[in-house]
Amino acid sequence: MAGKVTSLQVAARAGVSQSAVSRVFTPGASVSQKTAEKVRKAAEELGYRPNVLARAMVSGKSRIIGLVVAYLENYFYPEALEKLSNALQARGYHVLIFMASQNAGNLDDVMSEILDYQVDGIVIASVSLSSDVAERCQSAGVPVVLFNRSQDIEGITSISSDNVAGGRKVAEFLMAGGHRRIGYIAGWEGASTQRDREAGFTAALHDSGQQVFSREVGDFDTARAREAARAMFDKPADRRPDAVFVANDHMAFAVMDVLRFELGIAVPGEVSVVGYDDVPPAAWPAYNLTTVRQRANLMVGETVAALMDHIDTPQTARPRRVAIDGPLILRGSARSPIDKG
Amino acid sequence: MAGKVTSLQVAARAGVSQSAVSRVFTPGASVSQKTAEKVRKAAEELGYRPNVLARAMVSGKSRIIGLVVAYLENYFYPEALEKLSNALQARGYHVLIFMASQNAGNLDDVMSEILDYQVDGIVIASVSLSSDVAERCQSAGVPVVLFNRSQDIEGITSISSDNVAGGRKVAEFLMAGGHRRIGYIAGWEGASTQRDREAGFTAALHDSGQQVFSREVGDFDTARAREAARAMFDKPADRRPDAVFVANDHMAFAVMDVLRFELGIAVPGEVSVVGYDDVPPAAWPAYNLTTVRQRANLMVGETVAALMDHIDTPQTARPRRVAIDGPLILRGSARSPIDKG
DNA sequence: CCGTGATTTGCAAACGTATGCAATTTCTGC
DNA sequence: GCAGAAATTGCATACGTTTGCAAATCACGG
Repeated sequence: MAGKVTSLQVAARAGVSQSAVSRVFTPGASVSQKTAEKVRKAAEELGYRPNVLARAMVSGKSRIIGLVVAYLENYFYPEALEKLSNALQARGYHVLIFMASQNAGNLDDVMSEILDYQVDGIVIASVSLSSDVAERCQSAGVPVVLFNRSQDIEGITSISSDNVAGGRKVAEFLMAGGHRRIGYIAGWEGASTQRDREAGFTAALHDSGQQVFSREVGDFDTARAREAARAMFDKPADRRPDAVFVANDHMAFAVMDVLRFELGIAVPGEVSVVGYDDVPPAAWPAYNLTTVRQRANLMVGETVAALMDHIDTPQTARPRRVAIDGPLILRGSARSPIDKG
Repeated sequence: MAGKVTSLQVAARAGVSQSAVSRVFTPGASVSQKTAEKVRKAAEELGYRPNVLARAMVSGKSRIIGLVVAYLENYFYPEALEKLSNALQARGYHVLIFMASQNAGNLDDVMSEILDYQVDGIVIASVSLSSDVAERCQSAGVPVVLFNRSQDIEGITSISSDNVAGGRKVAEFLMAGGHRRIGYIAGWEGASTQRDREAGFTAALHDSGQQVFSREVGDFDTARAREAARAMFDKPADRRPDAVFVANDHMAFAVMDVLRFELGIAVPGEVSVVGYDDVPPAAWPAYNLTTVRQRANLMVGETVAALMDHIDTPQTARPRRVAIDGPLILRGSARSPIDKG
């Protein structure tokens, strides 16, 4: 009933020592049936629950995972966040959120704040990491997982989709559809997702003797993507692309809107558009966007598995670099090989 | 450099007592310039940062705010979450996320888990609260803010938009547009947002001698909203509504897609659609949805203000019930009064 | 009924910080 | 240079838990 019930009060009421109470609430500790029952009863009556923070202090494990995320405007992230939080919750962990803007200066402060909370692990979504920050976490013994970014830092686990393969698939699909002038609208150039998607895309084009017809940068931002679309498509039909790969869905929606509603260009009639992520709105009929699926479930699963591995058995855990393959989801925003003729 | 640097080590290196170190990192404590400098220098060299958890234990303030959220699929919530986290971060607090599914049984467990973390406050978004859970928080001395839900529980602060007024605005706008058969697609009926929006809407209709032409329930869910749209509109033109108010944007997109792409009904040519929330996709040209704006910035501002009030001055803080008015944003999904004729 | 080993229990020392109190130092005005 | 006030400092305790260790209890076969 009272504001703060401690194990000491429970112990007094149950007529046992405080240690006994602690052991009852510590799985795998040595307690007899009888005392366990007495303690549980007393705890129930007083409304006692162990103080996680006090437990964290002495055990060194806070059961908190820090999550750094740059922006939730790209709807891939809310989805991932929801799944991640649920998966961790099921294992008794919880997510402490830290917002970081793109610029890296901020990230240092944010990482310091995270470590202040004695988190058991850190997930960094959509943000790149300087190697000295990574090192600081290493030395603090806190495992770090890069989510949706890969990076060549010694000993850092990263989980992403196979962006190179995804980019290839898009190029092959568009070429198979008979497109001859294929454009690319890039994301923020500091991002590995952007880099890898483009690399796979252009490599596949080259393999078939083609090259990118035109390229603009949209920085993963709606407004910039619109400008990029105007710059790329506000020209006569024979001097603009007949297909465009946009580095993520979030920009692809903006590009489609510019094509259809500003420039009066039919999608997919005159221009095919392909995105990346397969966020929920991609399936909405108004866009019906052909796109490469990022398998959020699998990515989250790998992330959680990596974290648990490092937390539970730090001595044997090895850093992983996982790239999960995702299928190209054929919808209606791009002419497909069968309607090619 | 080492894994864990404590105030004791800093004290040793700076040649002062541990208390002195503590005071240097406690704003408003009594320390001389000289020792402050010595301590800061030593702390810098050792990479010392105070342990938030240890601090929380003795001070009783964890600087953690628990956030309960049901689902992030409605894009109003990611936006609110981002703003909330940023606002709290600026004040030295951080957000610990807890996912709760709709059913209330789960919520009890979740609330218990939250309290285990000794949070300084709790924000409950989009979930209703049983009064005994509320009472438990009260007795634990943890302030609770209901975000986007209002509820008549003694002493609980709630922040929402003025859903009744918003519902009225929609009705008045549609009637002014010359619509004669106005339908309503409801959200989940357990939600106060749903109840209030519908109440304002039907009240305004009644005031003008009209009533709801037809009503379906979409439960704030995409799939259900689609079914509702089919049930309401798959009929001859004179037996279906000429306008529909959908209880939130997330459902409104689904409804528009069914109308346009399944039933071949022009929006706004044959049917006007109005939503609620003004989430980002509402402004995307493909939907261009006329909708009532929820002013997320103001709502978050009030939420943070209420929390800080209760945390900093619990003795004078009074529970508030705030309803923030939001404008009807006129876009292209509904015929407006001027094109009435 | 006793001895032995296994199980259960309590004691006490941590974990890293904040803070009341008393002792010490520094400052102020004369 | 000195008394007194003000500021600073260190000591020691507390926060609520876990956990190693030793004491106590238990089960059980002889």
